[in-house]
Amino acid sequence: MLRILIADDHSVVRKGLKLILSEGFPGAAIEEVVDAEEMIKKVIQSEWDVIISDLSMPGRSGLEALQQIKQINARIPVLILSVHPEEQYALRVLKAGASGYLNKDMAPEELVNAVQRVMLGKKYITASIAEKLASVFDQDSDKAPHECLSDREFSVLKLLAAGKSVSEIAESLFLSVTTVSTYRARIMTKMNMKNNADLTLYAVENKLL
Amino acid sequence: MLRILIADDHSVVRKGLKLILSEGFPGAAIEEVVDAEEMIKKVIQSEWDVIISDLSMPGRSGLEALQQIKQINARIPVLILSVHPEEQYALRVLKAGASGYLNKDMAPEELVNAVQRVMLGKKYITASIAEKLASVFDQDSDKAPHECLSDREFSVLKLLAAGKSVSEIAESLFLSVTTVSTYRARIMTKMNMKNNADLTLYAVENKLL
DNA sequence: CACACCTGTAGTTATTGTACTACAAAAGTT
DNA sequence: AACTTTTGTAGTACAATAACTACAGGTGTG
Repeated sequence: MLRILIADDHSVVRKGLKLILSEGFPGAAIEEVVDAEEMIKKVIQSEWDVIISDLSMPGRSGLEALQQIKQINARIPVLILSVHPEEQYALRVLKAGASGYLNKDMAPEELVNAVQRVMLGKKYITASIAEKLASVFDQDSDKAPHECLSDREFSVLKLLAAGKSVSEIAESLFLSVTTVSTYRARIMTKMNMKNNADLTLYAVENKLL
Repeated sequence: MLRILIADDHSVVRKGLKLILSEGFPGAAIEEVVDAEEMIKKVIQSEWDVIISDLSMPGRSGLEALQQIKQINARIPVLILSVHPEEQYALRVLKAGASGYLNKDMAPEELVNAVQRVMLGKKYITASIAEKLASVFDQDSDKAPHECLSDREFSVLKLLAAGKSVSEIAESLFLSVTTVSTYRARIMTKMNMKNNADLTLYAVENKLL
């Protein structure tokens, strides 16, 4: 019999998932937990065919929890659910050992589909993530994103993240505005980011500020 | 017969709500819509006893939609649902005419309870919101910088902090670029900040993202 | 009631930033 | 040594944004 574990701190989401899954997999044993702690406990206690977990939960983050689960039993497929658009997290999550990454606004059938796939030991990957993945190969991705920046690029990164404008940076580094702009463009491609806010967020997370 | 309208762009959430409500109100007619546009349409087309709406939906925001609904029929009670902790939004939402504000991680019974209350024409207010409300009378001295922003300014703040460009914001809110730029300027003066990175930092610290 | 201030909206103009391109020097590879 | 990639640098042309200004409708207050 199919055993599915749902982890999400929002009861509404849990109910919704349960409904969708019980329709897609009649007779499955579905259990819910509300945080990462409990999820880990359940994983230790019993066997599961698939785990569906929110990314952002109170306490330990879903990412950490995922890594722990993989240490306990690397064979359990874990589907990560998130409210965030795929771009930022998908790669990180997959690298941490998830079998798939789904946005919460997917269609119900897509969830059922994803669960079926990952239970076969396959990965569930959307088109937009696949694209991201492809780009991983042509870059050195096993080090922190900012470590593949050149010195100049790195210093520009910090200044941009701190809110300096391109022209302010140009002035303080005695460079042409366009040069700084070029560094910025290279930073963006290398780090796979779109705008300065991404850089700021990144800098905060990685304590570069 | 009880007629309930659910508006949320996440299908999982809709399913969850529907399940909870149909258990709490057997025999109720529950309909779902996925965005503000449709919600407005439904409100014009037919009569509802209560509307449960997400705050953040694609296109028009839940707040605007709420105001429109109130214009069409001020007597329909609207319960606003959000993933954000109450503090940030509750006041704003209540001022815009909502009958209650619920976080998505509430207990199912709480939802049923809230629906019952608002259908009686009462407001549904949690303890923590009540506290906020009370403190409004006290003094407006210790309010967070962002609380003196207008609704429009606030939504622009969030988008800017999330890295959206002025023109993207203009497009998504159906405003002129210059208008958004004006809001940005006002945000900067009101909050005493210099650039978008400051906003991002602020948003991260205050968990607005 | 009048007058001030806040909010939502936008145009014009001046400033700033971006894309694309380029190229030489350094570093790394075969 | 020859070749490829990365790095540091910048110009030109075009795109986006900020500053300043304006104004109508709403809210508040003496």
